[in-house]
Amino acid sequence: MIDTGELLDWYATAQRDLPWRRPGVSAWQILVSEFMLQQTPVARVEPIWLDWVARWPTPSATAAAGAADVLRAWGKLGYPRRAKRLHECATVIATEHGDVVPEDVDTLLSLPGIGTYTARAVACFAYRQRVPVVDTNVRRVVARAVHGRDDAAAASTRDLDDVAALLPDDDTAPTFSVALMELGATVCTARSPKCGVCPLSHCTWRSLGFPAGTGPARKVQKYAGTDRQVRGRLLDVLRGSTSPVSRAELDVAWTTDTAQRDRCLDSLLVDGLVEQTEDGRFALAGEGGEVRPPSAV
DNA sequence: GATTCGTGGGC
DNA sequence: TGCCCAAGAAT
Repeated sequence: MIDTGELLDWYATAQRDLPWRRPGVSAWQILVSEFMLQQTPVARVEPIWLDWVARWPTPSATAAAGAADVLRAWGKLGYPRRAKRLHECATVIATEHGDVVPEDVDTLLSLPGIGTYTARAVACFAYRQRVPVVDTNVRRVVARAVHGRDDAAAASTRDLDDVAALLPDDDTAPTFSVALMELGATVCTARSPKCGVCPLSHCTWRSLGFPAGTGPARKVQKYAGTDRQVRGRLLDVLRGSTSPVSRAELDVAWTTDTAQRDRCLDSLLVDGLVEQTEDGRFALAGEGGEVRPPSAV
């Protein structure tokens, strides 16, 4: 089981000083951090986030930027579709929500790139709402401390009910949630949990003698040789050039399987991450800036 | 529910 | 070294 007092006391002294947790950070900037943190470690997000919010502090500022500049600023954080969706999300908030990040979970869920986790994280961490927030850390901590299992089952809607039952009734609920995530990220980690320094004195998993799990929590995703790697190579070439790139320049980025290379380039076009110019060359989508009001002729 | 989508660090 | 994993979302 999880003792709220133990968890909150621990968090008060052990929390990391992450920039998006500091006072004065806006809801939009918290939302940006959540986009970047989707499947990406804190250490890699931190420098990108700092530059990003200094450059584009509001949804409208982000929306006014060119998509290509957004993709470049995203750099090698990975899953560049997140950058595109963040740009789209900024546009919707700027144009349809008065440049104010919605507070309502259901409204947040309707925005591009925002799913179950991110909608609740924004409602909870930016607007201090008492809603359950469930990420991979929370699922693992609950699996161990509450259910006595080494790893969480596949994500399901039941996780939300699980955590809802644990949430304190008062206004400490958001801190409880961030503390649960922090514990999973720094102590109750997937591979080498530091049970010796864990603040929870009633962990079911420990009381059962740390029963082993049944194997990898998730199916291992190969990377080398996959379409993701090829797409990454192609996009890396385009990020590095402010002018359109010829087909030949892209071809050298992946030579072992030309059919795969062609398929991946096509998928980048379909995803709207890459565009083809009239002369047949290629560039990041939205190159040259945009969202400039049409000039009167 | 199962897959796909980047990238890099730790062990 | 190779495998595992990292504040998920969309399809």
